[in-house]
Amino acid sequence: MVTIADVAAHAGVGAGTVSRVLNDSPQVSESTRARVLAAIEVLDYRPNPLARGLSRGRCQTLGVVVPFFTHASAVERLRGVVAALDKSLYDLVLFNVESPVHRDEHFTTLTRRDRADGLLIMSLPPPPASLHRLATSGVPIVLLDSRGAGVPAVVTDDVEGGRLATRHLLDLGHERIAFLGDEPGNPLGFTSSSAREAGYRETMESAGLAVRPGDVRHGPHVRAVARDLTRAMLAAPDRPTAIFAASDTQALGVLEAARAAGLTVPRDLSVVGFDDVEVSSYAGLTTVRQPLFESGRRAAELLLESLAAEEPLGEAEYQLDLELVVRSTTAAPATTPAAG
Amino acid sequence: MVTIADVAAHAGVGAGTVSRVLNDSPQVSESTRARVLAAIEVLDYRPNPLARGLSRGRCQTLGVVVPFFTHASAVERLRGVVAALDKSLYDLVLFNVESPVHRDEHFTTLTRRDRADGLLIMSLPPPPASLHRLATSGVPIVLLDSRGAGVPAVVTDDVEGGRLATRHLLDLGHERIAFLGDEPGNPLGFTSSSAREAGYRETMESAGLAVRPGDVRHGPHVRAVARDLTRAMLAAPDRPTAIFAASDTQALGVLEAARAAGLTVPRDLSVVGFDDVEVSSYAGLTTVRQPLFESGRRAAELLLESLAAEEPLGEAEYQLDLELVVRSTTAAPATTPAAG
DNA sequence: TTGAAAGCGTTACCAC
DNA sequence: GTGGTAACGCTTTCAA
Repeated sequence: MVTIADVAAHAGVGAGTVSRVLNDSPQVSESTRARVLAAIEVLDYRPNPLARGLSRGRCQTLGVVVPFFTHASAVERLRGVVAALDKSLYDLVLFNVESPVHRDEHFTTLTRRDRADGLLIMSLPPPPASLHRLATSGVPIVLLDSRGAGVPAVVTDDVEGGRLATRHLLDLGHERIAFLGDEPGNPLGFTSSSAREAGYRETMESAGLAVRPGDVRHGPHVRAVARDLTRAMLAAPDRPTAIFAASDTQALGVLEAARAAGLTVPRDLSVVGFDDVEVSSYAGLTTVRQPLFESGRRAAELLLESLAAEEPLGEAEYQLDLELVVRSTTAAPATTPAAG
Repeated sequence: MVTIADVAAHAGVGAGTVSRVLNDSPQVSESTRARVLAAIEVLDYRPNPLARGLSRGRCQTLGVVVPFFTHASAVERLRGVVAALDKSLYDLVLFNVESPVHRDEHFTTLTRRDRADGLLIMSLPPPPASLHRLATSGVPIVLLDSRGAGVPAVVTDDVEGGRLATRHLLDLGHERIAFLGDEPGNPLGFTSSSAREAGYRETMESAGLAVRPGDVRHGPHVRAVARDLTRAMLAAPDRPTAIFAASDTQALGVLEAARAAGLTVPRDLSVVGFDDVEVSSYAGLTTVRQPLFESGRRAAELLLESLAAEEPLGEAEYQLDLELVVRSTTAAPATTPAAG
């Protein structure tokens, strides 16, 4: 393994000078710089990142904490992060989170500059204790798709998204609109589903429509679960004419159940999802599009900026635009509801 | 930042002893061990991984080189890798590859123990020069979904998969079976598509069926491209009665084109894909299932084993089983072909 | 503009 | 069993 000392010897200079060349310090004469570069070339020298990191107190690594398995949308966001980091000099370390223990473990261990120079936390609202530790750790943090006091965040206006979806169905003439989303007390504390539900409830209320208890269902974020929950809803004698699902994954489960129940979408049932993941365009799903890839990129860029500026970002909040994408799973209700 | 020296001072022992406790060396008395552990607890000490890595010559990190953007299947494989590494003590560094330059850069830079203790390379056949460098670098490597002389690999029998798909269509009575796959000269050298094509051609030949030139189409691995290529095929007056696509992504493009052309699947056209990614079950796609998640896990476990054994794996090849999953996009051809 | 040398926080070897 | 002390390979200050 060729070290900086080898290069120094080969070039006939001191190790310090080689280091200066490596970190292109201006205070090196052109001639020595050339000599050093030549030696580096000849010896095929590459600096040891560990040694460099130990010496400088940082490790050229960005940690990305992500519930990699739970949400389909996380992958698309991660792609955006990867894209942004591609051109940077930082390596990306992936920390998967499936349980709160998992999460807190990462949060504690990662708040040190020798672990990661910056942290990007996806969809996970840090619990207060972790948040304090994170905020005061000196390691720049960006929250993506969650919020925390004192920490910058790239967020989606999920409440507004819920309104958008619901209003769309109302505009089509629906009055019995159901909602299907995550369990409110999901272990990792994902909040997007309940925010979307809030937008839904609010919009229903302003339209003077009551939400029947049986028209709101919750379950783990899995297609099969959404399918089963929907089956129950559709089995009732007077079923809703439209369902707003808190995510595309769940909306696909809804569609599956509708198909299984012999219903034609959108004639017998309208369905709206949320996210616009890749499958959705194929499935012809009407959905609230949020720029997943872009949000990942934006968050990563934010982190890079704060790293470059060597100063923490404030509590700034960056919000990306939502857009209703109308495809072929929504239409006016075929029959006027019994209440009419 | 609390260091090993602080712990040593607090416990009234030498730094070496603390280190021994950390790496649970047997040669520490129970009493001192307890004292040291207490000090660690009180001071909330965590070893600096950089320093540890520098000293020991490895960094507790595994590099995963993956064409993250190009193939949907890569994500599912990556999930398997993440799952396997979750319980290990290794961090996962993600290296995205989109171009050959990208790829070679990673291959050169990652063949050092101070970068990664092991390397998992997904779907990328290393060029000979890189391969030599990799094989002799001393860094354990596992290839996933590609092969290389002297390097262990977890692979899929793509040729057999191609046979499976084609035979299924033949068994249903099809004779005009088309193939749609990646460009043979794709820049990163993915080989799965052409292997699947080989299985297809071989099976057609043994069945005594000629493959018409226009019945084999190639293009970049993108759904929209597959759709357009299919449109061209279906526009011809005597079109094939079945299409075998080299991946589910491409098969979805085929389905889209069929729908756009007003054809009913499987009545007017049978479609078989490859991979069985998550979407496929939703789309009801008949496909050749390969255990993507499982392959990722297997490859990662292999790497961990070789790391634990501190000896390089041989050129062993690990092959996972394929399985034809018949869903609703294949059926007997409606009309007997013109040749009949 | 440059070299020498002192860290950075561990581990591992060598005495005791 | 345990403490002292070289490494590990780099950056950075201090002198010159």
